[in-house]
Amino acid sequence: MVASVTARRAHTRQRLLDAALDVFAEEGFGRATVEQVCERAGFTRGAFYSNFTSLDELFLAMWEQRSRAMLDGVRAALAEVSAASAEEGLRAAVDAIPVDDAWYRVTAEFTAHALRNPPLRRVMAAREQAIQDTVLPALVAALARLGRRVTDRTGLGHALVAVHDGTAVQVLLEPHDPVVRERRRALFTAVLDAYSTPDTTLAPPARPTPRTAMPTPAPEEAR
Amino acid sequence: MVASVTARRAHTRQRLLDAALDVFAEEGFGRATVEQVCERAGFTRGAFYSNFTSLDELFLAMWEQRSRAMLDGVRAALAEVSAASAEEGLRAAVDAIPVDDAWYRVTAEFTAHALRNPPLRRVMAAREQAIQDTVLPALVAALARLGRRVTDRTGLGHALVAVHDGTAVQVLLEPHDPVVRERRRALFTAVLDAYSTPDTTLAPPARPTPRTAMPTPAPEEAR
DNA sequence: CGTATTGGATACGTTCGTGTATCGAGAGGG
DNA sequence: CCCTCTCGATACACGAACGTATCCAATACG
Repeated sequence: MVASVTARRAHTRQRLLDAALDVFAEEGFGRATVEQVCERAGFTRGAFYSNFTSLDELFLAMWEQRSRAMLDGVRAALAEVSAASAEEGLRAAVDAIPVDDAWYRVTAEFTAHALRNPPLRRVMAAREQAIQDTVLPALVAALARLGRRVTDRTGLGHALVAVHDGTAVQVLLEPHDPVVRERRRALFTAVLDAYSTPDTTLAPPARPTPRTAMPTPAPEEAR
Repeated sequence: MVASVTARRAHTRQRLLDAALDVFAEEGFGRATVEQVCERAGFTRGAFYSNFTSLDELFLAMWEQRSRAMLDGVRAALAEVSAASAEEGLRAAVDAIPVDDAWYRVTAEFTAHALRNPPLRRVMAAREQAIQDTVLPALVAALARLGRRVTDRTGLGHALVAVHDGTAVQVLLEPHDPVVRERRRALFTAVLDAYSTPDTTLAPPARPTPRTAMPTPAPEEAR
């Protein structure tokens, strides 16, 4: 038995899902076509209509799968942030959040699309919630290990999402400029500072005082 | 003379530009069609092809026009921020940045599109620069009137753009939830705090110390 | 070993948007 | 008052993408 028939089906389904990300990223949400996805996956439209009923359905399935995978990755990375050095730790935490070109495009356009489709808004809201529920605890724990206690959890959660989204564009628009990436990091740490306080009770010696954010335009390592 | 022939032309051109914003916002960047724009503007495709050569050209013209207008508005609003009260002043400054549904969708999709079109990246970069050049000075001046001196101008500029973009989505996804709007304001003031220091030399009595950002989850007026 | 079923390919007709080519009306100029 | 030119409308031909209906092959099953 080379491949169970149902197993084969699962494979083609997954290949279609993978192709979808590429095509949607390249062509844009509105211009992507069924044929392009099929061609990229190495199938014909017959295979597509046998597995999905519409492009929207395929897109949504792909988006949720990738979204889940990404959140899992971030959570796992945060779990490994250790208190070796607070600076280092924070940097690692920030870098744990991936800035992916294709994924950003897809998400941005999907968000815009969700704004006009009430049912899709629920999906977006659910993801917001998933972030709050899964990565925020990991982040709070990581910060605790670095000797900081967060004051406003939900505030911090939404702030970080906003900062990530906002700075991701800037990084992607200027992918080769390290200054932009450093600014992103600086903003992240500034926000983390603003929404947390040094925990004096059982803290490692790191970060004795609430720092005054960045010195001035500093391409070099902040602080 | 009812209308000079060239004046009439200018009018139809503008009507097409106006229609473009609505249609692109409603249908999405990739799905918007020439016919839809023309119908919305009350013309036929003949009028369109007489004024523009492609949808992309129309879109770009519209985007630059609206972009300019929006920046002018923000700059003007910031110029009117007075030191009556620092709190009030900051609130007014933040509220001066409009969160517009249609405009956000258009910009988000355009940004995603620009990421795959190098020539369009220049346009985005030019806008970034325009923001830095026109609204940042106004903001710095407004903050000075509130007794604060900014430490890292370009850092602040990019941080604010990122925060605006990131929080705008959240507000638009939950348009009727005042908590979300308040969180946006809180993040803005936190960032303004982080990137500026109280100017002790000639300051109005406002904001004696660098405030410690928000108290805790606070739906009510922060501070 | 033969038959039923399932997964994917092929073929087809239709709809929709595009761009160009042509036409008509009304304003500007002498 | 007539001629001309500009602007926008109308007509047309083409291509692209869609969704369905049908077909072929290979697997599951008795």
